[in-house]
Amino acid sequence: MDIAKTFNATVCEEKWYAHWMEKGYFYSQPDDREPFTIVIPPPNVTGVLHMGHMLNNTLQDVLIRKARMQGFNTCWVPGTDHASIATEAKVVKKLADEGIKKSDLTRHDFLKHAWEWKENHGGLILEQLKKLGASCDWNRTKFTMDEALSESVIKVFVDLYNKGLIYRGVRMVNWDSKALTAVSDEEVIHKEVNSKLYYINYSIDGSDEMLTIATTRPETILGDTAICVNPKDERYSHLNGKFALVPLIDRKIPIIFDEYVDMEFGTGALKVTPAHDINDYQLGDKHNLEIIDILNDDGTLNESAKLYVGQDRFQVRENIVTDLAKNKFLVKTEDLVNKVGFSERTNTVIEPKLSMQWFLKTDGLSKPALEKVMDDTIQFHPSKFKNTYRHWMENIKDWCISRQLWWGQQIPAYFFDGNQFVVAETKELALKKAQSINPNITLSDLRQDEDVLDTWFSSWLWPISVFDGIRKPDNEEINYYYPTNDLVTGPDILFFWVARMIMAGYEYQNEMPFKNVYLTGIVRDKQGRKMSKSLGNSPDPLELIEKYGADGVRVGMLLSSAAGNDLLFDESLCEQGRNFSNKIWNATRLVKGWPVQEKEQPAASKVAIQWFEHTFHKTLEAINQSFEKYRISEALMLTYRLVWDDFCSWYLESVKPDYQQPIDAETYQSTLNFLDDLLKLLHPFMPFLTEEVWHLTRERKEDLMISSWPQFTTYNQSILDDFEYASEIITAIRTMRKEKQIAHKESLKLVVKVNHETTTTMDPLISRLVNLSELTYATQPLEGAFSFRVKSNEFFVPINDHLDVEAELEKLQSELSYIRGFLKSVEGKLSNQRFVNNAPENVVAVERKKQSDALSKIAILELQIKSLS
RNA sequence: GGGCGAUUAACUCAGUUGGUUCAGAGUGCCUCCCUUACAAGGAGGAAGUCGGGGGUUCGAGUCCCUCAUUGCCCACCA
Repeated sequence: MDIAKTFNATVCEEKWYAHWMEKGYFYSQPDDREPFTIVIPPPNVTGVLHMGHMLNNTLQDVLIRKARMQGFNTCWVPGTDHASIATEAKVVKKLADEGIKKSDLTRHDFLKHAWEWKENHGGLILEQLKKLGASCDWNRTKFTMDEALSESVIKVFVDLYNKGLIYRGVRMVNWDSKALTAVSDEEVIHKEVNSKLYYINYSIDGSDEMLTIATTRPETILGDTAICVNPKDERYSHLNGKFALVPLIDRKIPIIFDEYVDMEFGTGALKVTPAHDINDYQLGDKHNLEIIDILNDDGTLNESAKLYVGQDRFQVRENIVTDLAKNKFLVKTEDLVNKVGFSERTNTVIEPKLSMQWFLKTDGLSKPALEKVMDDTIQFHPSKFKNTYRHWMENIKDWCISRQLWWGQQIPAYFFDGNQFVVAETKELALKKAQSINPNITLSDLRQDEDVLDTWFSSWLWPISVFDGIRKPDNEEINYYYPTNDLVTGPDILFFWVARMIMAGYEYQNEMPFKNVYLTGIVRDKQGRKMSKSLGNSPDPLELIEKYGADGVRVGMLLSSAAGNDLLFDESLCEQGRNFSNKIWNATRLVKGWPVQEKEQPAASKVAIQWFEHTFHKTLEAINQSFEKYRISEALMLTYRLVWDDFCSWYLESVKPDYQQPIDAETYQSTLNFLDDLLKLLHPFMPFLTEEVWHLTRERKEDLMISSWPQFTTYNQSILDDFEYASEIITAIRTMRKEKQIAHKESLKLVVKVNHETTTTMDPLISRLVNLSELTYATQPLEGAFSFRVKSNEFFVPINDHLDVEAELEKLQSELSYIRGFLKSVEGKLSNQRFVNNAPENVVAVERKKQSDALSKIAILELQIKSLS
């Protein structure tokens, strides 16, 4: 059979994915096996696959494929998130491009457009995941706004409201004036920016005196309702009971005293704008100040501002500074670096704004959620994130869950008689409740709250709601699959999502949502910059897959991404992955190409087989341990070296028959068996290639994907040591051949003088690999030969005219001086009484052994030098 | 401002309870080789005061202190 020289990934990817789908390997339903469940972090329904998803989902697929091979009933639930702000923004933009303004549409019509958009563009990302090889149970694909999931969200809202954990109130919230909605604290990103600090004069009412304040937001002076100074500040004590006038509008505001004010900052005088600053709000609350809200929802100024009405806040900032300067109110400006909050979604500057919102009390919910992570009931990998998590959970604030959007689950609160409201799962139920308050209420009197719920208020239920465990808390599926096993996600959504899922898990299933949380790093470019659309530094994952194959990309992503460490992505990593694919492919070609014959098994093959058997199990043990510790890239690297170095470079080279010669049947079978086991270890990382090769090497009834993970059996370390010894000898001879320019074809003789006990089972292997015609043992050194030493044994290769006596001497001298130096340091330790007395016996014994070894080695070298010179 | 990490070869990173095997891996680099699976390859090689400085200890990448650099999270200083 002719097999292509390089591995063609594309063809085989399509073939096998279709095959696996057809066979239904991805599907899961409860049975008597132990379950292994992963729920996908649902990507934004309108999103496209980026490198972060690639890493994340590769990891999940590795975990799920390995678990499947271990005999678990694996269930990887895929799905998408409705991502209310992001999706609504996209729909608004699309409509705008078509000349339609959102404000001209009814809620109903807008949602029609949104759903249409979702149907057309949604879920593309899931198709892309298939290219990666993700073995999700596609029959279970969920969307956070599916009827069942939305009902779950509403049910939870009503329940929490009834428990008194949800309340409605006017609070200072983070206002996104572009998305026109409140956002939660977690959705505000504080960034350092270069700003200006403006010093502005306020005149004191009834005097010529001026009071100078400093502010970074001069436009808000129009909403000022006080000036505040520190009561200890003697500069201002005479102003007690006085009033100041707001510049330009001459509004009279009190001068108040509060220790909150830092006397050192600016002028020590603070303007107070309770409507637009959280601190000022608290000050206002304390001192009973008037609240003047000067901002419209879209960030323009409203009538209350008196001036600049209708202009944008940043435009007003410029204008007011000009006008203040013109009227001599502006004293000076200073450059200042300060932190400003930006919206995570729209990147617009967040305005603190008073508004009526819905909140969830979180302090009670957070208690078990914190405990179970701290006591490792839920394990974080890496565990360092426990600290971050604890810090957040201990300082958790109430969660603002309402959003002034249309796309999402509408809050099930129904108003009547003005501000009276009831909370119920349906309008009909709400009516009953309302009628118990006012019997005259009819259905048409009820107005549902306009707001929708924060997206995370649906995703926090995800591990439960995908199994319908909210609506039916005791159903077969939730009982079987929950708690899930692993969650793989980025640390950036530790609070948004992970923490809240844990809270919901204990509240609604009385059980953790997952046992392990694997926190991936953030994928950055080679310069360490976060990959982003605006920087254009993110490669297109699908193009990468086309170029390097899905397996190549998977390996590339995993090779250098220890959990929790950021991954500096470089395409060369994928190249390495592709090269590895090709290496395996060619090893297969080699094995497949051998003619097989019943004949005697060469001695070299016999020992090679024995050695590989043992080295395989030693590595398997290490791989299993790495998986248990979620050191996935370590497991991959161990596999990589087992396949490339041990199997290809050593094993195959050892058993490879001479050119066009047949291989004996016994060795051939062993080789195929080894290859089978290696393919199994590789499968979670490289599913496509391995399935292809699996079917190429033998006739199979069973697919690799559903085969069993190799069983670990014990190994004999002394065989591995023996090989180690042999490999040193082989390397020494190879190096010599190279130095002396002796071709591999030219066979050599090797004479061994044993000074140190060793086993010699590897002799046939040595002879085979370095082409020896003779390997003999002697009691005396062979004079006039090239020599080297391994483990104090002496090796001699007669190479006649190739031998350079001077070079030999020099080599021996340098070995000698090295070993003398080594001996000196060992003896230094041993002559230290405190070392001998305090160190454990075995450590001392090791040093003594080093000493005696060094001494005998020195004796050998001295003898040889003498004989040469 | 508070908290948590990181600093080991040119690059990306391992290094678990302080002690054979501890100074490692992969990549890159250098030399030689298109040898009959694979040049997407083979054989060999060089490469590090383990961020600086103290300390504990018979013994320190490993534990403690301190400084420097750097990253992340949280926080209401205008």
